Amino acid sequence: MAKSGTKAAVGRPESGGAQETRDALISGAIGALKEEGFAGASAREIARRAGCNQGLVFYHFGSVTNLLLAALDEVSAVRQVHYQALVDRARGLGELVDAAEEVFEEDLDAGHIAVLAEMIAGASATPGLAPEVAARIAPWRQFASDTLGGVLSETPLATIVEADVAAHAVVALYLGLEMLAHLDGDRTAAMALFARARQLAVLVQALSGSPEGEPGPEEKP
Amino acid sequence: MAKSGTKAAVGRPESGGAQETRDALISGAIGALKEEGFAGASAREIARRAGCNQGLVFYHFGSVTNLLLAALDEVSAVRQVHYQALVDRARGLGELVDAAEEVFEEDLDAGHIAVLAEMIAGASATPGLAPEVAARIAPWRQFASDTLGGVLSETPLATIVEADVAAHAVVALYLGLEMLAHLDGDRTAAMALFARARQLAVLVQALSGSPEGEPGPEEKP
DNA sequence: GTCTATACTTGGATAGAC
DNA sequence: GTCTATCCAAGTATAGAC
Repeated sequence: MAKSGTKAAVGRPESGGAQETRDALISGAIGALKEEGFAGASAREIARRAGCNQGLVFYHFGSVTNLLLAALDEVSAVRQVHYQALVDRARGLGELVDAAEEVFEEDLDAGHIAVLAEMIAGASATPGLAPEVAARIAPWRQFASDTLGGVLSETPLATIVEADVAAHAVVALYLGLEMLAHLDGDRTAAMALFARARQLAVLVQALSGSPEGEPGPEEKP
Repeated sequence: MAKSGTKAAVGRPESGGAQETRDALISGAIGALKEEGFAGASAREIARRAGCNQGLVFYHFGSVTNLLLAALDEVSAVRQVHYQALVDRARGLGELVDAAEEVFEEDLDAGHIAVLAEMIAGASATPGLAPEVAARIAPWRQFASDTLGGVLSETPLATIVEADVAAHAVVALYLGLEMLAHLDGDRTAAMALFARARQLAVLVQALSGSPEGEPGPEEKP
């Protein structure tokens, strides 16, 4: 894009490449947050990755901060759809851990959690950013709470751990695992943890008397 | 300090106020990382908090990055001592959770974990910083692993979860909890989690047949 | 050892040409 | 809608006065 032609390129409607530029900037912002961190996600760095001019950041988004928030929105939307599909397939705690492991690796590769972590860490630096980031994380926490609530109800754990408390822990753990994996460029420790979590999930399911994969009581066939 | 006097103040040895300036800069760096984040922890901001001139950052530490690493060293040293004392007092999993909760609140107030989180997040922005930060976190992971290893050996969990895997999870969780608490300026969710963790710890201890507070088998009286 | 002053660089943001 | 040019603020780092 960008320096493609003097006028609108062939095969492109008169709407212009505005939407494509916006998308490229958002992708650039995600890449910059992932690889350069919040401090390195400048308008110039993002525009360089998007292959366009630095001024377009401000034309399309008004400020760098707004662009970063748009990037967070994009990541949230993509993840929400992806997570829902995976969770819908999972039956029982064990399969849920499997789904979490699968999506965790994808998120790590795509830098999705890195975007989240950098935005949270960077929220301290920019006044007014913290509530904006918090509002965009709220749906994730809700999703985790709903999912865990459904699965925990099949196990004896439901009597001692509320779903929202467990969800908070899961989100925090997810964040922390990403940061550590990102820091030392090595995800084996996180993967070992998922392996053990799966064993524990199976153990809990055995204690609850419900064999893995069997639909729970609240399932409507 | 800083503009105290033209020469060495009374009661101070001929060493001058160099060490005090260094300490003030390190304290300023910790405060800046905690309240302004990595992106906001500039030489000027740190010097302002230390009450001295910006140039002293470079005189004493060579670069802002080096000062931030020194701040991380300071935090690590303080925590290590503090943690060890608390853990030495704790007997069994339940008391260990109590100690963790106690120290977590203190760390939150002092910004100790915030320093860690911001340095990890900021490591992406500065080339070569990541391994330095990782090296400084290694002792903490080792400490967590040793502590958990000692306590887990008294429970049936030891057969399915290795100490270093559990330690990795604990460090990650600790990090994530701090970031979320810092983000929305509210630690109640984290505190609720500690409350539940304590109940789970008691449950596990009951299953292991060792009543809480009783010295384990490996204890030498 | 500390402070002031300053060179240099980078980044946010805007104006105007195309 | 995009690009070039530019202004201004902030940051790193150094030199030299005190």
